[in-house]
Amino acid sequence: MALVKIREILDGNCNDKSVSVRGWVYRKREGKELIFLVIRDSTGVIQCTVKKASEAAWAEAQKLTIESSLVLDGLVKPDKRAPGGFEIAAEAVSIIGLADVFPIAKDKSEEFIRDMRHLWLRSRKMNLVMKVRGNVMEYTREYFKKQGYTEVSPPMFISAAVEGGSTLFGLKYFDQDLYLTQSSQLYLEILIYSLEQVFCIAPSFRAEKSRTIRHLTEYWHIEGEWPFATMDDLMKFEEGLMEHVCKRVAENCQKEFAELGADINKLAAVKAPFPRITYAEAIDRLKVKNPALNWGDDLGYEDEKVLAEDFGKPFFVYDYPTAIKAFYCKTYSDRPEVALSVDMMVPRIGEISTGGQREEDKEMLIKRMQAQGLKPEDYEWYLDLRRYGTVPHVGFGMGLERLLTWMLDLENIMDAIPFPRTTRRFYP
RNA sequence: GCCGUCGUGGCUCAGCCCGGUAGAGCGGCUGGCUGUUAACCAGUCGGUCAAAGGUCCGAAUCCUUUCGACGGCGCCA
Repeated sequence: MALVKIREILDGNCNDKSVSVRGWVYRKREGKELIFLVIRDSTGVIQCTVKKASEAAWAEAQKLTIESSLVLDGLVKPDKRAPGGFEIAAEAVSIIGLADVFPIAKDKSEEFIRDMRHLWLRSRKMNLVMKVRGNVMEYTREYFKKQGYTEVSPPMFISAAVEGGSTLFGLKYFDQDLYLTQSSQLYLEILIYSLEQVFCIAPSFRAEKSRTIRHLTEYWHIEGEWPFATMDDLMKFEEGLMEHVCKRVAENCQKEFAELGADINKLAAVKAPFPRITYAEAIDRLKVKNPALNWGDDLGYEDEKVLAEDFGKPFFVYDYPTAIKAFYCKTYSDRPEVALSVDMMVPRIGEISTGGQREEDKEMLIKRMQAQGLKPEDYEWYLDLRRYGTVPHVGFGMGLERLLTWMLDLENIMDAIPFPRTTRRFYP
């Protein structure tokens, strides 16, 4: 009796064989002479039949409730009547853990399944989304590593703000006040002086009271940083990363996309180079519909959406006004009002990544800090990077959950992470 | 922070506009039946209508406040 994963049966590799599956009861339909059990494991679901004639198995199957765990032995046959096309005729059923009445049933609201997240993660939908998520993380690492980047581990506890400071979560660290990081960028900047090309996939925390389908207070941030590079290198890297991840997902996640009803062709169509427009061009385009918009205004979500619908695929907007960008953004020497920064946008979600060239000149950096009301003395270690062998360098950060929300066309970013944290939700 | 929508058995909802003894489906339980596809049929259990206050002879329904959830803006990835 071979122990198999349900996927092996569904792939047609177990026909006319006696197998053993371990899993949980997904559905149960009970009759006088026949019980249908649909069993799930991490790899899929399979229908099993229990006949009254096999008395021991019948007695056990009668006791089973939805989500009870069990081991089931039986003979695999292809069967057109079974969902999935294969079926196990059960010979033995052994209950491992008999479940109480499962609270999640056919009728459920978003609110309810979010309160029941610890149980809802067993659903087909969450199972499939989490598999795609795992693959996207893997393919991201694959691309960085192929390009010679070293994965590094930045800290989550930090002692000073990375950008403004208003959106940082503060916390008590013994007797001191610390913060949770909102980006690992500054720490990656430290590491490039040792490792040159570095990246991380790490949590970032934002205390923004945003109430939208694309915001989390804790999200996973794909960040890269490297020296001796230009804006063109940066955009080429980012579009290369997107193309690689989309291609690999399109190759290996077909079953997941099909069952989720997501359009995998959208990913196959992601090819570098991506369209690039400057911020000034974006303003010109948007002015047609929104005459109130002027150079210097930040692009709102609605504006990004209008642009994104025009392109219908990922694209870049670059050369933003310095005034709306962070202190570390490098500016053009002949146009200090313009920063060497770039955002990647996708339809429906808007920004999924932000990056740019960092200011490598110490005096320029101090001026930018002062202009934004930041105290240079709070950033001594950051200024040291410009004192000891400064180099031109670039970097970017991409929101993993925003990427997934776009890829899978999820209704809400909360479904792109197993345990979403938002302004109002942090349970379980 | 501002704005909007919602809150009725375990779950999903109707009832609210126009006040007059709280309804259905699912789930549970009991029984029946069926190669079923989140089956079907019959019966049954189950609700201080989010909370507090007000108006009224009478409030799930009208008014006020609070709480919670969701979404939009701003901000961001």
